[in-house]
Amino acid sequence: MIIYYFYVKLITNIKIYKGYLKLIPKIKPKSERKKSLDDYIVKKHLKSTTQRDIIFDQFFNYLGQHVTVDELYESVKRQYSRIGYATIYRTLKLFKECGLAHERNFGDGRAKYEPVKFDGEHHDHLICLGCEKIIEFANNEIESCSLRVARLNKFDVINHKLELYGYCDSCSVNNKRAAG
Amino acid sequence: MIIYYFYVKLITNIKIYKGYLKLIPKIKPKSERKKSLDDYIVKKHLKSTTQRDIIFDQFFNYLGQHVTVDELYESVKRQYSRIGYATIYRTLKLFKECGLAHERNFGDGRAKYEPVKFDGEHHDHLICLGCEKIIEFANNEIESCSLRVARLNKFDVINHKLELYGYCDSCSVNNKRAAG
DNA sequence: CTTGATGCAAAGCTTTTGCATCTGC
DNA sequence: GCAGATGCAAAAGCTTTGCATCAAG
Repeated sequence: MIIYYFYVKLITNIKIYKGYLKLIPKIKPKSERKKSLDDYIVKKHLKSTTQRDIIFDQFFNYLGQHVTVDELYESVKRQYSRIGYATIYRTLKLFKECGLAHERNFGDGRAKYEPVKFDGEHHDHLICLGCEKIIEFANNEIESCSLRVARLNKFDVINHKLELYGYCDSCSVNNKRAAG
Repeated sequence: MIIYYFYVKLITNIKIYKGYLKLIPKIKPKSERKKSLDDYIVKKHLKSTTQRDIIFDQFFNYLGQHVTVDELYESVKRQYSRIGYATIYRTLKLFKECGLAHERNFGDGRAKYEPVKFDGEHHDHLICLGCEKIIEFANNEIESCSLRVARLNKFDVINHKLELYGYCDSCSVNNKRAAG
């Protein structure tokens, strides 16, 4: 039992949820992400380059959760000044293809990219209209409602997105102050 | 009681839902929509023009639920050949401002516009990745879950969007045939 | 030495804007 | 006649692409 517990701890986190043990997959370590990319590069007969390594490093190790192309470009430029936008775009496309990154669009016309935390991960977003802060959340109940609605419509759901737009704690306090 | 029933019928539809009477606001009739627009035009010291009338008519009376700017442009052009894209964009912006239309973006880079059915209406979308069909739905449970999540994060939600991407009945049948 | 990757500039797309002209009111 | 509306073309902003050159395997 204890040995099993430690084995499970290796690949997941354990949480008590409504009296049940819930297994939450562990976030991919850096090395595993790099391996995914390298494997994909070999499999598809692509090439490993300095630029790709630097973009990888900046995207997965130094930048935050929701990054614009501009932010990544500026960040990479500090390490490798000859970098071009096209390479950033092409490399992000590569990350998407091998399942390491997701592209998001929150309606301001510029795509945001986020590292995928573990295989098959899904989460949704709270987006602050004041300070543009983005909070991630996951909610099983919403997922199952959605699937039920889909079934009623004979729809085969591949993925979904739920975005809640509003004001975060500090922004709504400021709003009320400004209004009152 | 009967008089009350008829009064309620005037402004809503009545449906039995889990044993309760449920009041569903009536879809705005054409005339009321036109009045909203005209009132807004007067209030804001704007002007009523032929172009606006034709765009209004095409958008609310002849086209479907999810229309691109291109579709609306082509449709209006048949009635008024000198129309320009700028006028379409500016008029749709006007419709949004007076709460008559919503802008949607389902990720293909072109906005889609839909008439608002009644004041404060909200619905979500099932989007078929095969035939691009869009199905609307509303689900109270999802709404309340969302609000609960928001409250947990001390978020003041202004609006939300939920989009389920997948394959509709006929497209998923075709997919399975193609795959098998 | 072959094939893929890169950087640059140009092009693509959707949407917005500046401006001369037109038209409600 | 004045303020707002229109049409056109140009610009803006993000993303993709063509092409000569570079570099990995």
